[in-house]
Amino acid sequence: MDGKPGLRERKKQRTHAAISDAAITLFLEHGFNQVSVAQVAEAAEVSKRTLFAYFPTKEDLVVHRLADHETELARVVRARPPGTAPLTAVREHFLEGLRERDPITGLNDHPQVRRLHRMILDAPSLMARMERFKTGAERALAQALRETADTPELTARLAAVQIVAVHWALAQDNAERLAYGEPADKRHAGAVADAAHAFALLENGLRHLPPRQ
Amino acid sequence: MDGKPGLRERKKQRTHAAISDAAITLFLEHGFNQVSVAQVAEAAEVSKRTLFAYFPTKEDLVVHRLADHETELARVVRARPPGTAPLTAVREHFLEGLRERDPITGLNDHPQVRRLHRMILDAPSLMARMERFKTGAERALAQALRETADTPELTARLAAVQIVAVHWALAQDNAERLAYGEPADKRHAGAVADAAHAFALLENGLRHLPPRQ
DNA sequence: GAGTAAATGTATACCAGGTGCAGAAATCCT
DNA sequence: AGGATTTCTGCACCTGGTATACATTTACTC
Repeated sequence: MDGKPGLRERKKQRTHAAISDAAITLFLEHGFNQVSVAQVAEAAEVSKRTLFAYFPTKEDLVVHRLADHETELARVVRARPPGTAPLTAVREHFLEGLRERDPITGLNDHPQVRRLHRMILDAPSLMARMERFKTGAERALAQALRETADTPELTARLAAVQIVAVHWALAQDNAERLAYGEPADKRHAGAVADAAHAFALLENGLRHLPPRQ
Repeated sequence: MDGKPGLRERKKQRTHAAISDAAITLFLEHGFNQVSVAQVAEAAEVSKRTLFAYFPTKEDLVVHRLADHETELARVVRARPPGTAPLTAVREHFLEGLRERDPITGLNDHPQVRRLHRMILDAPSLMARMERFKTGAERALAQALRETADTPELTARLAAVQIVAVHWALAQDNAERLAYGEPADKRHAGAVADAAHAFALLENGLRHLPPRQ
């Protein structure tokens, strides 16, 4: 079908990859804030202007790799088998991610991934970018809920923000622990237990939070 | 006790206020992105360097006014009367905020406030700053829950992110509706109903989300 | 009240991220 | 091969933010 992307298209893809690779390499080696976009452009043998034609901001040089995951929860909810509740689908998907050490769960300890996570955790501008990411995930998930669970607008939005917030909190907790040394295999059991607890809380609500005595 | 703040202190406060006022005035008139910090400094009759001594970033010129609210939910939870569940305290506080048209609920339609909200909603960098704000609110609330509800670390964090996310979603929804014209009095009933629904969802959990049929 | 230490403010120059523009170079199409 | 179109580049420029080195003001002490 796409056997002929055309030279122009192929070259664009190669340039895109070259810039991204140069950026990641330099950032991992010297730190995100220590490397300027001019240096990245030079390393990728491209002008600064061209770099910004491919990546709108410096942060995107890092975050574009996660772009697919922005709609991941929405896709999971849409693809759930008949009879399955949205939350069940999300929970199972997350547990599977933990098993497979999917980086999105924070439970991948390959050195590259660990350094990448540490880099993001340490750079405020990258964390800010991740928040925008969360916002996109909320919107996509809300729409999926509306369309596949016959849920009113407000309920869908509220459920979406809760699910995304919890999902992110779990992943971030894992990533933080692994970023500074804890091995994934050692963390796995705890991560599963935490996820089970978190999704139970999400399902059953906060009404059991202890009152002031 | 503090009858003598000292000349230096008073002058600092006046400078702080002068810069903030100049900034808000210019931003509301011409838009956040259309006004440079240099212009703000000039209007406040202060050097650029001094401006940055008072406000670390351009965004802080706007957002510093909300700084107190960052720990508001935490304070509400701490101050709840004995026998009250944390969520109840937060809900009652929010409903009271709606009644009083507290800008933090998004339900204040004074022209100044409305334009301010619209400005924030429209400027991505300001929204990003608000997200950081949310993160701070989450941390503070989690700590309050841990300390006053004898809640384990993880539960406190998860409850906090859910509560803050829902609280923010409600406020933002109100602000968006008012920003472009809907009067607060007209929106009030709907806002109350939405809040009731949202807190019920938070209390009872998402387990009733419809499965795929 | 004069003099001095500490705190604040200023001017200037600078850096980095990001954009606008005019023209060169590569690609595509016939 | 050659013109139309897209992409890349170099350059100048703007803005947010910081470093340095110096001037000014306030507070404190005698």
